[in-house]
Amino acid sequence: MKIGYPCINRSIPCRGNRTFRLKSYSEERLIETLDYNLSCLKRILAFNAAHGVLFFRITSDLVPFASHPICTFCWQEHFASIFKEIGDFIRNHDMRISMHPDQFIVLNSPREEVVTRSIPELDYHAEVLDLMRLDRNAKVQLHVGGVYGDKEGAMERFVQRYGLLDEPVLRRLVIENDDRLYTVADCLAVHGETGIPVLFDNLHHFWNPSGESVKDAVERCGETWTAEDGILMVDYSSPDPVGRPGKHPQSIDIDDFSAFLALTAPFDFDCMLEIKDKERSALLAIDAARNDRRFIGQAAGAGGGR
DNA sequence: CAGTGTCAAGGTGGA
DNA sequence: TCCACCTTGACACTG
Repeated sequence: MKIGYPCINRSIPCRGNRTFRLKSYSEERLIETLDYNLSCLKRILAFNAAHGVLFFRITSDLVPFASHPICTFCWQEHFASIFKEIGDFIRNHDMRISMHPDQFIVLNSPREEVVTRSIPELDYHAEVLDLMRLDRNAKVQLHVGGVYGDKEGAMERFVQRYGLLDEPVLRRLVIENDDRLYTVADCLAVHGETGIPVLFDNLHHFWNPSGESVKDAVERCGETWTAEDGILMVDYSSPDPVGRPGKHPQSIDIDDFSAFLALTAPFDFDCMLEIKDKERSALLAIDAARNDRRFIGQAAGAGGGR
């Protein structure tokens, strides 16, 4: 098991997701920003290596406007060696990487223009991971999409559009159960039609259940991942004791996390903590998991204490 | 320089 | 049909 956190490290005085307004777009601005974001990503990964954090989600904002028509600059070529260097670092430390396009990326929308915008954005995500030369266990996670008053039809549309995606995206795309519309059971059905792996989100499963116990859900989602895909990825979040249901908590509830590990103990998976204080909770969780799980990846590793 | 309105992009559900 | 909400920060304009 590898444990990680998404996108931002609050212990480091930089952000890998700096952006700017479309109105102020210029090639110079893009180069400057991407240069900054990549150097920050390097710092975050170095922090992770030093602290035994072996799972990380790279922000979708790494390359501002990457899939927007305004962006004609070949950043792929310009920054190729830096991407490769980062990829080498990731592989040398046996890290796992994910990315998560945001809510605007919808494959099953009935609006054609939404789909034609979404596909280049998926291409961009796959491209980042390809430029790093990561193998296909580095994933791009997506929700199934909207329902539009006809879930069955909407799922069929997802299946159909999935079949039209280019190979670099197909190698990496996985679907995740969401908190309102598509349950684990729905995602497994889509898997049945497409073979796409299903990423399990525990909190979404809590708010939008389909009958499986957590243990069964983890097992069944885990079975959708092939050896090449790597082991199951899980998004874990504790219920927020203060905020509204579904909101991400400020910090991890270690008792809840330990209970989750106990429930799912027979299965190995990599665990992304969707919690506001990011790396801080990840470090706490890694400590807890070392006690609870003998096979945790970090135990062998890259030296938190050395 | 502080305060604040707004930001490429979608979908849902309530009024 | 319109608007708040999701979730969040931070860009960049205003005074």
